[in-house]
Amino acid sequence: MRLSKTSEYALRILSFMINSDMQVFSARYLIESLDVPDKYLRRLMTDLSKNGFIKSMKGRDGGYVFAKNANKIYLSQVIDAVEGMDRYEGCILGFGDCSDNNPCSLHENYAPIKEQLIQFLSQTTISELKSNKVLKF
Amino acid sequence: MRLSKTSEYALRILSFMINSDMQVFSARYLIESLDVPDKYLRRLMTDLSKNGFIKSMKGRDGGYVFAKNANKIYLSQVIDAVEGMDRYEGCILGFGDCSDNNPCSLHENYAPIKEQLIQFLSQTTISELKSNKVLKF
DNA sequence: TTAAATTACTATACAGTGGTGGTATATTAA
DNA sequence: TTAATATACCACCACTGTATAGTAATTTAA
Repeated sequence: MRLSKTSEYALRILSFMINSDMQVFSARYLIESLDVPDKYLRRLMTDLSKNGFIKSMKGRDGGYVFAKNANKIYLSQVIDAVEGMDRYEGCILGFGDCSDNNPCSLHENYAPIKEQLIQFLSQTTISELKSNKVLKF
Repeated sequence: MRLSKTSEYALRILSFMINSDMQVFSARYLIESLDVPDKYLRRLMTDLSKNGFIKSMKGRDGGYVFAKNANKIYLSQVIDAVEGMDRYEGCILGFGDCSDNNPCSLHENYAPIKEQLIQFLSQTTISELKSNKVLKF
């Protein structure tokens, strides 16, 4: 499974920020450091700041900073903000009413895997992505 | 996570077929039984038969039958045929060179979950979707 | 042989995601 | 006050997945 490009970018950016010593990140700097298209990154940053993950500062010497402690930002929140968590939480076959009591034909086998995925995304924070082993963001 | 609509439809159709006593299924009958758009189902059936999962029989009283034993058809094969398994096997952040030795920032936590998902899809067959508990396909 | 029932093929339309261009607006150093 | 450096906003384009329409080709019952 793969996240949407937008979620990829969002997590890549936030992961990059938490792994840097800098405080303020200009769009230009992020674009040069990460492989994210110019205007797409800018739009995404606006989106992330509207969702309260980062703060933007206009004008000369402006840029973006975390709006709150990164250990309060969960991966699922970021994904939910930019593409929605629905597609990860729902039935693998897309049934709206699939449940333990009314399962689709894959439910029994897939439910525990989905559970782990949801746990992972909803319990891991951006600050946990800080690592000296990781070279890509 | 959710499969593509096309994969959903494909698995839904094959699951329906294996859970029925009938041998031959006309497109018309499948369309009426399952919530899959007419022309889309027809094209998908052609695709599934070209991939050797089912056989089509033209003409009056024609329709589709399994081309081989359903216990030889793995979910991953069906998904691979209609949308490709790549997006489930690759890095969750989309890095082409992400591995245990060169991990992205989510790799360590996500790798075991992905492993389980792949195992599930590549070891489960259509015939294992036969169940008297399941009411939806 | 003909009509009915069926699948196969091709072209097109639509919607969502990803990506680009141009302009407006805000801030600050000089 | 002005020029430089930022972000914000709006409109548009391209590609892909999903869905639809129309026509051709095949088989069989009568």
